[in-house]
Amino acid sequence: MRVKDERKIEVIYEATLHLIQEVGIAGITVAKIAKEAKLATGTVYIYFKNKEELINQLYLHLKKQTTENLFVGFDPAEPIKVCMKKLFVNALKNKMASFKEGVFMEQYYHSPYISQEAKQIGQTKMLPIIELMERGKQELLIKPIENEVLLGLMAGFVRQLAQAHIVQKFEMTSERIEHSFQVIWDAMKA
Amino acid sequence: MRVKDERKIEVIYEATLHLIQEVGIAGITVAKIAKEAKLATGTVYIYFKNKEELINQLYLHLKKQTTENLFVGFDPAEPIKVCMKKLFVNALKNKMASFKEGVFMEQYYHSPYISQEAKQIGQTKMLPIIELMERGKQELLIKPIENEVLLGLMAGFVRQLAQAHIVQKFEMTSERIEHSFQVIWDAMKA
DNA sequence: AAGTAAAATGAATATTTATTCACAAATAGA
DNA sequence: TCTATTTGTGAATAAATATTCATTTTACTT
Repeated sequence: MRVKDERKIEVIYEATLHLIQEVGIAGITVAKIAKEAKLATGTVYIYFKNKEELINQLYLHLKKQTTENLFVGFDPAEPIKVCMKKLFVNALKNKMASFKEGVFMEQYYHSPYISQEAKQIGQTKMLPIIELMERGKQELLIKPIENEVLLGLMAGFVRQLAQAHIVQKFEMTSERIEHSFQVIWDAMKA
Repeated sequence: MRVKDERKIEVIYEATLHLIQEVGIAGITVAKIAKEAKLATGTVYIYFKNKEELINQLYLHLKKQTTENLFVGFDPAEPIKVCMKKLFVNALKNKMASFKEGVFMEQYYHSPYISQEAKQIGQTKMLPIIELMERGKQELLIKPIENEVLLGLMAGFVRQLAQAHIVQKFEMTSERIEHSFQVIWDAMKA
């Protein structure tokens, strides 16, 4: 008997993400995905029950991946500033490398596909960051302001820098990353 | 004869935005829009040639509106810090008050509806801000870093704060706005 | 108050898109 | 090499959605 080629799942994911970056969740059709993946329409249905499941599986797959990546090399025992820098640089690099994924995840959040559970998953991954910020405030190294504000500062900055990098081809040299961290650190330091 | 009720256009826009916040551009149908607006499906076609035109008109309408709002009370003759604060507070208040609109505009950018022209419009409205930042750097009040970085800092922060406000019900008191500006000013000041 | 022209309606139709399915191609094991 | 079994194909069908249109309602004009 013939064996299922599991790499096709990756190919389908990649095709879907590529299309979504261009035309959004609103613009994709199963036929387009299949064409982009160089498969017949029907083949997609061998790997996924239907389009809805494909979208949901893709979301869960990415969520897992991106959360792991954020904390690569992160060691909460190190000084606050070092920890923050690690997180900032990781987040920025990941966001640039996975811009398509980000576009999809944002659109998914306001789409007919999202489930109530998926809406809640997002919060938990932030816990280690929250702890870090609390510690920073305790040590009087970080301004005594709400975590929402600090988190918004970081996340928003990273998002916009990645967007400038992708959309306006703003090259992100290591010097610029360095300067950007200096900026964000000045913002949060006490 | 009966006269066209131009306010219906507003009603249709509002219904569309409301739906998009929930289910995204991908989730809207003309039937749903009509129902939300308490109109018959066919009525939508009296005001708009088709769904595509409705979406595009809505985008242009919002683009015009939000650009105007950003500069309300803005006077480039005032000191840098005052100018920046004005822009920050305007941007934040607008983004909170028009969150639905923001969701739509972001999705529109990655959707099958966007035209090439619409992609470019976005840049021009930023000109007065760019000028302000250049002046700040000249006067040595603002860090000598790229405008993309400074702009990303502001825009990203505003976006995330507005998101926290809407999604997590983070109340945005005038004290918090004050603190938030202090944070962002510390980030950009030389 | 009657006439009329345009707006409003929503069921009917056209179009697009998702999903199925009969058949063809591939491959693991005998 | 042959066979059995599952994958892969893409045209056919089903389902969802956009759009039209015959009919009704409204409100302006005379």
